Amino acid sequence: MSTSINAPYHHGNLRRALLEAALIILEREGEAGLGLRDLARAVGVSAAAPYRHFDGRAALLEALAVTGFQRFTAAMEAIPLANPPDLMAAMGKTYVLFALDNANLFRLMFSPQLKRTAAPACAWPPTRRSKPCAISAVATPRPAASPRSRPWARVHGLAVLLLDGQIAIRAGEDTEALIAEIVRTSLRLAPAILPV
Amino acid sequence: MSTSINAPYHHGNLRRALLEAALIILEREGEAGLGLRDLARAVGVSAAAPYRHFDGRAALLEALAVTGFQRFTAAMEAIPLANPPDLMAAMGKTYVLFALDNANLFRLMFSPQLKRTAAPACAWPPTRRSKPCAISAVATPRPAASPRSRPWARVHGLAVLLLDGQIAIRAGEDTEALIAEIVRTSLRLAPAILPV
DNA sequence: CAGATATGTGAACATTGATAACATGGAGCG
DNA sequence: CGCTCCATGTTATCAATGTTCACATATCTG
Repeated sequence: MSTSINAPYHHGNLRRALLEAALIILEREGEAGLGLRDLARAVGVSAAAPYRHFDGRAALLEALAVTGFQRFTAAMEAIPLANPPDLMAAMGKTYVLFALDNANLFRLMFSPQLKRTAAPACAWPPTRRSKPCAISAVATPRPAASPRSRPWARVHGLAVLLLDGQIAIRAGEDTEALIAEIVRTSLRLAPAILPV
Repeated sequence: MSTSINAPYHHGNLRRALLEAALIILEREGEAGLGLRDLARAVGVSAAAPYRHFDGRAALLEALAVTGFQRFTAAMEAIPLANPPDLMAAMGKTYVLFALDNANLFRLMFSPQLKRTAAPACAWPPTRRSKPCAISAVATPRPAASPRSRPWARVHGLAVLLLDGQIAIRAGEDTEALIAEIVRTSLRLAPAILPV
């Protein structure tokens, strides 16, 4: 367990601690409620300390977004392989659940206020890189024109609709099953998935 | 032209002036770049003046959102009546174009940071109230379950996808025609529109 | 062990949202 | 007309925030 929690440095691995605390605050208070001083206070460190690890608030937010994309990718990679239709459904479900479980982070990941200097770290759209049949790009060319890109666009739209409350989930409902069904319905309307 | 620009009050109709200036700043600088002091300065008034008209920054943002919904509704009402399929397509196109033309305002309208005390003023989903055959609610019950609500959910998702850059529009392209086509394609997949 | 470098601290500064006390000008009434 | 009252706007002020700078301390390298 001596992987990363230990203190290789002076006060501990601050950068990681900051990011973790920031993720919690972000999810609880929203992006506007994430202040650098609060953050420093939460980690038990001086107000100027974060500046040793991030160029400023904007850079901190960008690092958070990168973290988000990493976790997002990890969640995708964790999906067991399957034949394309099932895989697609599973990825869609994972996509939407990730958005719901990390609402503010997800919003941040696609926020226009990001300068995206670390663009390559923000890997989108999702892929299963181990699978040559994986679904590929959507954002780069003009995705609307590419039939095999539409499913992701649709799933993303679905996620945002849920986040925006345009598709409400009644309390006490089986969220996961409901999501799965919505995704399935949504994808059924999509054109067939083309192997790359 | 003496409709509303004139000065019925002391310094002029400040509330309206503030809202108009705020809309411009919001579109140019984004929500984060909209400061009360900048705003006051832009209108040529003291920094404390806006507080006579809005309870604070949050209230100002909420008022902006309400304004957005009003303009949105107005845009919808301006659509000439037609038979349901054509009407639907026209409303979808208007919906998406509104989102693109007022990107930051649109984002604000659906932002989770709004307390929505003025909920009734935030009229969504869009309706053509003069038409009994109009399309009705989506958000209130559980829209995913209601077949006739899905088109709006889909159009909203489309708008957000465009805003988030997941569906890119190449520069110098006929935006309007492209949007119309995307909306048409998207709606064609939707279940038939049911008259209310 | 010594110096260089990375990391954290404390004190500052400008700016912001917000509030309170004061000023002003028009509306309404005698 | 003249007076008061109230909505509106101003100035002064405060606490909090992002940011920077000079300084301190721990870690690493030679």
